[in-house]
Amino acid sequence: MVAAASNQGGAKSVKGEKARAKLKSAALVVMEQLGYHKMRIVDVTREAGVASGLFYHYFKDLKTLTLEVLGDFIAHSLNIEDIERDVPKGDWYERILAHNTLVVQAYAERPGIMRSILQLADEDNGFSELLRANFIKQLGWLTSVMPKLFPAAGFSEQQAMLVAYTLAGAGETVLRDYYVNRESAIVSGSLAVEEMAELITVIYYRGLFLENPPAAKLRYTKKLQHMRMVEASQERD
Amino acid sequence: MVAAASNQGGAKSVKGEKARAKLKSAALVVMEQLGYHKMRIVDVTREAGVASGLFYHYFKDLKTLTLEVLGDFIAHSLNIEDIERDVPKGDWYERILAHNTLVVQAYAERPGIMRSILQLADEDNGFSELLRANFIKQLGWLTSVMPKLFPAAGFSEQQAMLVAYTLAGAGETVLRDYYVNRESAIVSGSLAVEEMAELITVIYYRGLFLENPPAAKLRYTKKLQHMRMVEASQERD
DNA sequence: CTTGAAATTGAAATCAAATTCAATATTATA
DNA sequence: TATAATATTGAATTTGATTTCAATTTCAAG
Repeated sequence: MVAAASNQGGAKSVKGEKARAKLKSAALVVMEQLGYHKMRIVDVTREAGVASGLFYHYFKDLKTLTLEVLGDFIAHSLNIEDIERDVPKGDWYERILAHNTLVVQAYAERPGIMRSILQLADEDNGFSELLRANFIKQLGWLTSVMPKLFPAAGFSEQQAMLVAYTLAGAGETVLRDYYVNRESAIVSGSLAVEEMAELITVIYYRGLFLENPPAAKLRYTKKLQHMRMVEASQERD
Repeated sequence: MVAAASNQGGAKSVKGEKARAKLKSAALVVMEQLGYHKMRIVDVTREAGVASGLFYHYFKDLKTLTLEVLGDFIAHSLNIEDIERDVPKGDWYERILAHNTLVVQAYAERPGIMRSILQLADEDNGFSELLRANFIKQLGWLTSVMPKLFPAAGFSEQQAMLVAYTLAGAGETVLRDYYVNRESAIVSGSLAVEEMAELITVIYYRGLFLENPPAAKLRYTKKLQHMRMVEASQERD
């Protein structure tokens, strides 16, 4: 869904291609450190070890470069299709987990890039639409089966989408505050990627199916199985 | 938690106070339209109908002004305490709903301001911390009762916080994409504030208690009661 | 080795926005 | 009404970055 650019921009020789690529990976480094908003053209050229004027030989402006760099990143790091094929058909838990693992991994490994993605999405409409289209595509498997999965509910495609969107949003906030902002109230010792992914998946699964995932699947979050209203002492009405 | 500013900055007379206030409300108007990042000093002074130089009589820079304006907004529009007192003690559903209604209302009425809040939080650490502190405070009622609510789980305060954080994050994404980005895949006809709040609350409640909210409470989302694994035809393991 | 296309340099020009400030206007008070 | 404090103006300046470009270097092909 994102252009992987092989002979884009101004490069007209092997040397040129290399320089262009060097600028792109320099931008990735700078963005990880500073984020998209604080990044300047000189930061990129300095990191790449070239003169500032060279930038314009290969890119129109910072936004163009960023769009390409982050597009590549998303295509490589958030490509759900690589993972989908390994998931047994009908195993909802594993499927949701696979999706979440991918995202958690990206946040854990490149918090600055994930932050930059959010920054760019806020500022550029095309990129924002691309991201959401990606998100919606990932939700597609769920929204298309939901009407069949819960026939008694009588969901329209639209309604299913809204519910799936809400469920899938859980996680986003905690990921941002855990990995990007390192909020001390939640960053305890440290959580492995698998633990975080499992946590988010369990919450998602409970919201979707009103049931815990199969106990055998859980490695870190067995405690959550005890979260039930029955055990709470609330007065029913 | 946010300064409500009565005699801040340069104002030294009633006239001055008025001019200062005029700049602040002009900033709110501009931010609703353009967002924080695109806002310029001249935009604010033009909207306020004053010369650009006057800005510096009252504020150090745009960020200072914005911090104050958005701080006020949060204090007025997202002040959970006003609502908390009306909620019967022990009625979890109503309590969660009250929290969510507040946020949904803010997004529905001032999408541009909510967007600006996210922008400023990304850029200013102090503001980001303030927001998160607010969020955590709102989660406090839940995290403090969770260990007692689910004694079998044996949650530490820290673990409870992580779970609550994840649950509470559901909603954020859908709200942003519904009200700020108006994503066509989810913006159908139009959803009333109460409907959106109820949807988010139901998902939250299900994730937390593994049970639907009392049916009598639900006005728009009865369909969701039929989302259950039992009705799905999955092979168990 | 020569040649021309492409790459590279970095200083100078440009640009958009922030910031200053001397001049002027307003207002409350004596 | 005079005065002093405060508010207000907007043109001039400063700032911090982007953008251009003439000169130079590199390198592959002949």
